[in-house]
Amino acid sequence: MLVTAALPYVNGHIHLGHLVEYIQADIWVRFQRLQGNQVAYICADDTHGTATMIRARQEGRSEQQIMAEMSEAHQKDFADFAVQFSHYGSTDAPSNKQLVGEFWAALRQARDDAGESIVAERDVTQLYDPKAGSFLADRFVKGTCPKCKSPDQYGDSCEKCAATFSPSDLINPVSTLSGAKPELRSAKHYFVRLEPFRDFLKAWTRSDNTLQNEIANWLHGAFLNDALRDWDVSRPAPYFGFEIPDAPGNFFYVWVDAPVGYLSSLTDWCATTQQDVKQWWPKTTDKNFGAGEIHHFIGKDITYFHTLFWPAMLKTAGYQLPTQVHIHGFLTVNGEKMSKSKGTFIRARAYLDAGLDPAYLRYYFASKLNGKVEDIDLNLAEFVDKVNSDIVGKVVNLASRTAKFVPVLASTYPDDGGLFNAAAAESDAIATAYATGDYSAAMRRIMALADRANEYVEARAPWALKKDPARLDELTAACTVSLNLFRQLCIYLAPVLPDLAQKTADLLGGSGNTWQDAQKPLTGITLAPFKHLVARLDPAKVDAMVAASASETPAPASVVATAVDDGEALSAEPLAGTIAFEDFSKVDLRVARIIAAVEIPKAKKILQLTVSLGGEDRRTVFAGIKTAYGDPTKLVGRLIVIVANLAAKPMSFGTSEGMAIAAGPGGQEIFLLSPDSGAKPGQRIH
RNA sequence: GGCGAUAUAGCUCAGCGGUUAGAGCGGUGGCUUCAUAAGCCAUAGGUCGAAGGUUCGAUUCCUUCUAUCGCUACCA
Repeated sequence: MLVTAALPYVNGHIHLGHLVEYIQADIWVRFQRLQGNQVAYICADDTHGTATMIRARQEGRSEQQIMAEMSEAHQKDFADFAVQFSHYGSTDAPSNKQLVGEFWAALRQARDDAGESIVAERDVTQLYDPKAGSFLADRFVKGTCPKCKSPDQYGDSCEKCAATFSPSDLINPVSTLSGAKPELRSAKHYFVRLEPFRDFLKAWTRSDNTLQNEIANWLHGAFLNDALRDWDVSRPAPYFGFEIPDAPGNFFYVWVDAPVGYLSSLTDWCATTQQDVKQWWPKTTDKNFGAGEIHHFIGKDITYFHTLFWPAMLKTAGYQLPTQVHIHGFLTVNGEKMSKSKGTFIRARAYLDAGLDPAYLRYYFASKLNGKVEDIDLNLAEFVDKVNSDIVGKVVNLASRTAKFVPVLASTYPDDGGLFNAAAAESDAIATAYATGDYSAAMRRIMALADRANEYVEARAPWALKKDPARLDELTAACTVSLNLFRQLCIYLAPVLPDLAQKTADLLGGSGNTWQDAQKPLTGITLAPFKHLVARLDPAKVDAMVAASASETPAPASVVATAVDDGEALSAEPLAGTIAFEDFSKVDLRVARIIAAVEIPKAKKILQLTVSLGGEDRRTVFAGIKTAYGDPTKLVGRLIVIVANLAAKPMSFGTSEGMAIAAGPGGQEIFLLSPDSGAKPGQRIH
């Protein structure tokens, strides 16, 4: 059984969002192995594409250096989260180049029912950056919207008026790579015609369990209903990737060689371990075709590649198709998209550096994942509560509260009122939950067992038995039962918490390495000295992690993208007449700190601010900024600039004792002025 | 604008065409003190987003609406 996780892109570090997938797949792999299945867990770095090329240029070093550095960082992050790949390769590997060539040759030879070639050639006109010497994807061009004249819009559509257009329609287009003015150039591209595969894909996407229903429905509604468009698989030079063998100067688009990376990484692993790759991923002509299973774990954003293009490629080249594609949603933090400024864009390394145990995150994700394509939320407060309550308070506590009472387990398993057998009987239900990806159901069942075990300990009160030497047998029995119940839980949790399972095996001297071990209690075992198994989660560490993530200075996104200023704002509001300095000096502008910001229910645009000018000087200011600052609590604490000597103005909500200074036309676009850090409330602006 | 999804107790989520809708956490009140301030018992708290429809009966199925989240905008 072969399992892959999506290939992380070489350009960025692993963050908690990535880990949802790698941990999810790792849990599944570990579960399958506990069940006795042989599993290869394969991953690799996705290396090619324009982004890598540009980064290498900007940093003045080779793509190879970047790839080496990032691969090492990625692998270390994964290893530290107990994500254990059989092999971690690279899409830039020679084996991948060879395989991509093989796939390409197959596509070149393939013919549809009408005898037409699957590969088509067409000229594509694109904007070209003469300074950077590169064709520009739509997102690398910015300019003014031809319809509504909004500045700073991307080359494909306008975020303001929602018009869609071609990058060449932009007014004053600018390359975000170099700032140069792009020109139109035409180049030949190669396309894979997908329409001939449509009937095949319609059937395959509906075949049993291959895809979650919601995904299959969506594909059928969104894509497979109409003729499939041709897929542009080539990019003209310069491009970082593999050159197309029979078309010099043209390179394979990154999404051609990325999925092939699954196969090439597997191939490399088989080479180093002296296995036959066909055992894992056979072709139709191999004897064991269809004998093993192939599972891809991916995020919903790359569904098309794995459910349309990739199956078409595999079919054409004669490889076994994926048994199942497991598609998951995205991670939000505290209910919102991960945000760098809020510190919720958390890198895997930042989590570890804060001193947090990977087991916490593995358990939390497991308790949330349910096999659907829904997004899952990492609520940091809940994270702390859940981990401490479930793992430490319920599960590990069972061992903590009984392991020190007895040196040796009873030689025969005592009567426990059927508890152990009841928990053993849960085995299948829990296994089914794991197998179907519904880890949250598995966790719920396991925690319910932990509750019952704690009730048992409470009822037997071993701490009371301990005081009476005559009741030693009872004490031993009670501890034997509770430690066995604990061990069962650890076996059930082993896919999620491999480290705890190992420590428990050490403590109890048992094997505990297969799922079946949960069916049979341990007896007569001499206990190893008890050590804490999992540390309590300290919320301060979570706070530290968020603070550290927030203070990370984001890398400058692009050289000139945001520096393209036009004259729209100025012409919309022409300059006022010239004033004398005396006139200006009448206006007393002061730095003020917002100490409270309150919504006024009746007001659509007004927020009530209480600002401090330092000392005791507090003022109430009504500011028309609600449309842009919807969450007033976020304003509290920040410094702004106010007109401090403006005559008080009575309003229907109260009297405004100053005016907050802000720029922008209104609506969403209101920008409060802030002094640079170091300014103090009360200071005058000169 | 298009597409997908979600909307059930304060929070995170189960559940299901049919007797009084559940769990964990949190709250409250007890108990316990073995344990990493852990555990046990009890208890409060929901007109299952809104409006229609199907049905003997809907939180559960259908339609519409609203809100939220995510993706996407014609090289997916």
